[in-house]
Amino acid sequence: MPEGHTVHRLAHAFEELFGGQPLAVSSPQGRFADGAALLDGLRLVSTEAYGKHLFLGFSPAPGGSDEDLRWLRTHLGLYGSWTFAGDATFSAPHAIGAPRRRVGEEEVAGDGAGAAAPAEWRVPEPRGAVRARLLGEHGVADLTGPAACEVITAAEKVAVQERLGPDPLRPDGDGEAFVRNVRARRRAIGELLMDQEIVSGVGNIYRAESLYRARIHPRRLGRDVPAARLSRLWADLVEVMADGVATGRIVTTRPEDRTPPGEVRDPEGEPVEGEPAEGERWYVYRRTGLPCLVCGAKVAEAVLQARRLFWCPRCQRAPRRRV
DNA sequence: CACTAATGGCAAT
DNA sequence: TTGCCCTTAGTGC
Repeated sequence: MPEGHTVHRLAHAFEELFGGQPLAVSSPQGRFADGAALLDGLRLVSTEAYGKHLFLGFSPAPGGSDEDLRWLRTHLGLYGSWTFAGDATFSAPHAIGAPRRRVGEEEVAGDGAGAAAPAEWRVPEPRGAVRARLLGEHGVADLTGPAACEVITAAEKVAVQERLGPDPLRPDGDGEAFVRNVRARRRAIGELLMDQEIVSGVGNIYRAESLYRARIHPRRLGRDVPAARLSRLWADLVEVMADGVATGRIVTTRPEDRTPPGEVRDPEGEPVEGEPAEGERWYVYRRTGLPCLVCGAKVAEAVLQARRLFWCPRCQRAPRRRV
């Protein structure tokens, strides 16, 4: 998916584009018709990301308390996506969510060419299976392929959040709780990082890459990883995921491990500015069999909990005890 | 046209 | 551990 950084970007985007506005809410596909009817015409007053869940708060009456808000909870799952369109005042990326155009591209930037003057903009027809459509004065957001899309109460929202582990991207993200959560289990750290009750927002790329950066073998048991190393792992997640929020892309390699800027070439041999060379964005994710960017050993791959797991067998020393 | 993979998560076994 | 759900884009016949 769309890992946590994507969802935090979405929360910011909805705040900027629709915050404070009454929205027309519909379900062109029909599967969210009942929920859409509960929200249609209400004002969007709050946006919040927690792990991979996006919460949009709608006020049923002016001046109502937070307890009265109706919350739209969406979860993009493996391939959900939000697509935006609007007039010239509406400056969102075209789409935020699962990669569609090619592997590794998770956002499609608006090119500005389609931006019309406010008076000229026409609401586009929904494309594909649009579960939910939010329409404001200057733009529209369409949701396709979500794993979850439902209207819940404030109490239900609290219940969802209480089941989630600390989120490295939230100010209330509690690194010490993360360390305690991991060290309380004898499951592999590579499994624990994907468990949203242990830490929320980490997905398959951040799992593999943060373990590489911390030089921890993914099969080492949580309780066997020293607390100090877990604290550093948490701090690194905060850093690398915040970069994902800022840029909209996951880049985990350090500059010193990449081809120097100025020497990067595209496939035609032309110099490329400001982008990591192809294949140097990540240390191990989807680099099976390729040489480690640091030590040259072949990157290994295994399947763990039905997801592909990648690591460097030399930089990430094998644990004494395997799972 | 069939088949697959994709940065998830859940329930049933 | 398997299977199923959400949807799209790419591949290959």
